[in-house]
Amino acid sequence: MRTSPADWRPRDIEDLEPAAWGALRAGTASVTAGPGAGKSEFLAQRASYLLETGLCRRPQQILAISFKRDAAANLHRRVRTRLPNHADRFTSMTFDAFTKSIVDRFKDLLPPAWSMRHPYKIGFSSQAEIRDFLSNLSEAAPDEFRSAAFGIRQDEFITNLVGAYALAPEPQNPATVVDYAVQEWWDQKYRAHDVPTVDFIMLNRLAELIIRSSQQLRRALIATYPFVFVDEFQDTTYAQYSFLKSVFAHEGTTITAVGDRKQRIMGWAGAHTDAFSEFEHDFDAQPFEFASNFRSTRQLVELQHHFAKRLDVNARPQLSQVVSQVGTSLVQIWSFSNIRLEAESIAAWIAADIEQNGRSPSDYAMIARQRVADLEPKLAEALAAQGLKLRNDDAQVGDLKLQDLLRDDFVGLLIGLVRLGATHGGQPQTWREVVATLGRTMSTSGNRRVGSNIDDMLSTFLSELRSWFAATPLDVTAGNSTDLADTLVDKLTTFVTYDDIAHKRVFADRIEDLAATLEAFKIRLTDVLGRVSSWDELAGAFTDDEAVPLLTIHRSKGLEYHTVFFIGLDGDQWWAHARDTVESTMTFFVGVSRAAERLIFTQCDQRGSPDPIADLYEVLDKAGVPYVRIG
DNA sequence: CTACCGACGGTTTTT
DNA sequence: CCGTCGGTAG
Repeated sequence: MRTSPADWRPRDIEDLEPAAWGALRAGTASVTAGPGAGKSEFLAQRASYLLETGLCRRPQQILAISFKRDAAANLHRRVRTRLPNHADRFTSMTFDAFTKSIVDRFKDLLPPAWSMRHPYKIGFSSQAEIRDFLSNLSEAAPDEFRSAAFGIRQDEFITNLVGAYALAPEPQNPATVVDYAVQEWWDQKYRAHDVPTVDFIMLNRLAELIIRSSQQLRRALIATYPFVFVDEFQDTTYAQYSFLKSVFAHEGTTITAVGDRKQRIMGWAGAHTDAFSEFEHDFDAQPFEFASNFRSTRQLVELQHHFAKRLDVNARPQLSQVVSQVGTSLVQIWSFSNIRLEAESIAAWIAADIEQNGRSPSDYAMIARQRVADLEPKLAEALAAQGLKLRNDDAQVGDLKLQDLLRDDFVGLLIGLVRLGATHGGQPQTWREVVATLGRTMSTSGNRRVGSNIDDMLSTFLSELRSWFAATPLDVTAGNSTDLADTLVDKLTTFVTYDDIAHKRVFADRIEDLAATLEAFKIRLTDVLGRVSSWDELAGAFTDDEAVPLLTIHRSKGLEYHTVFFIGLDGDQWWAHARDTVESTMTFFVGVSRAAERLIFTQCDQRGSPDPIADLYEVLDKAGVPYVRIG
């Protein structure tokens, strides 16, 4: 049942734009696609094309690499729902998860000089640690390297130098100051300890060394993954680019890199300055540029273009394919004297809009440059006064951010069970998801009852859970939410065979990572138990779907909302604007381009003045965005 | 002891 | 942009 490439048609969407057709059928390609151009959709369509036409033939697979777990999961979901029969041949992972899994599975292939006697620990080096390392290094350096050692920049050492460094299989004398510094780093962090401490950059370098050391493994990887996708390519780090080049730069692997240079907002974390140009050169990639915007209305696309031109003088205008639901888009700057008035105005506006247009709170978002926890209290209070809720996606829950906790598959399974146990029917979607996830845990856990009915086991457990809920009073005043959470978590983890899942790595996490997720689940559960008055409210309060999200612009990357409140158009939020105006403007551009229909900026005297970002105000003014002073 | 000045660090993320 | 810290003048 194979479709010939000429007959293949896109699924679920009308058509592709001409550039997308070109890139879909091309070999190694570099695809530039602005905000809302449908990057993930394009990758999902290309996956369908390759799998359905047999250009990617069983047992070959497609390897899709993203930067965030969320993006990887999202892409996987799109392909899984469209092509259930091919889903096992679409591997969607983050770059870090992929390189880490290579180290975890094949660490025995490390050359003897690098052999790992004990499992590593993951740890990040603080700026202070790197500063001390570099200053000690300069003092202890042999004469030939001493003066040059002083020239190594602290903020680039790990990302650019350690990151792009190909480890030598056998110890070698340093020929340059970079050799010397990087070797010293590995000696101190890795080889001097029984239990080495590594970060993701170091794991990446070890993975690259393993593959370079084993022709057999490299051949196996290349044979398994003839097609590789890389999403958000503009944020590829030096280490990741170097890995890609070392492992996949050759005949036989076709790479599709997708991204937008104007949205490079991870430079400070070591993103390559121009990964696209390097890629086009090193891999002889064919460039494509998408012209459509399927997210934002014409007015918003025009506004975005004003900023796009600041980032790239040759930027081509995008063509909005959106028919506005609200007539004319609303784009305004609201200026306030104090933060109470700001919060109340936003809350009142949202409440009135929901009332009039019947929209859901999740159609709105509040985004800010930084420290959203400081903004949360007043906004939450003002929304509460209107009967609405705010969800701070950036909030720390144990070792995780709330956004990551809520998107986690394991957490989805646990909370799904709670939802099914506490409500009586009417949750077919949750039932399906829980059964599907349980299926994954059981097929790999060696459970004898795989063949038997998962539905039966689930029903039995749920009726047990139901009686427990019925017999257990949810007494908020007793302050026993910790005990209740512990007991409930025990029940859930016994049923899903947590220990088994952890050891078999069903959710691709190491035991300690899964333990951190479970701990965060427990913390959130305890917190939420203190706020609900009946068991059937628990799951809803946990996921808080009916709330207006508050998040950083960095967390909002790749997401979209009907109406966006861009909070803090001022020097308080944007104090670093002058320090790196280009990257700061890119961050601004990412924020602006999240909105589909309406975009409201707010500034507030009590927080900060507009002066430090006068250049951004100037662009907004030139674009005709009205300035409204309130109070 | 206090008041003021200038230098300096802080933010954004990946499992 | 803000807050903190250390030094110095009064």
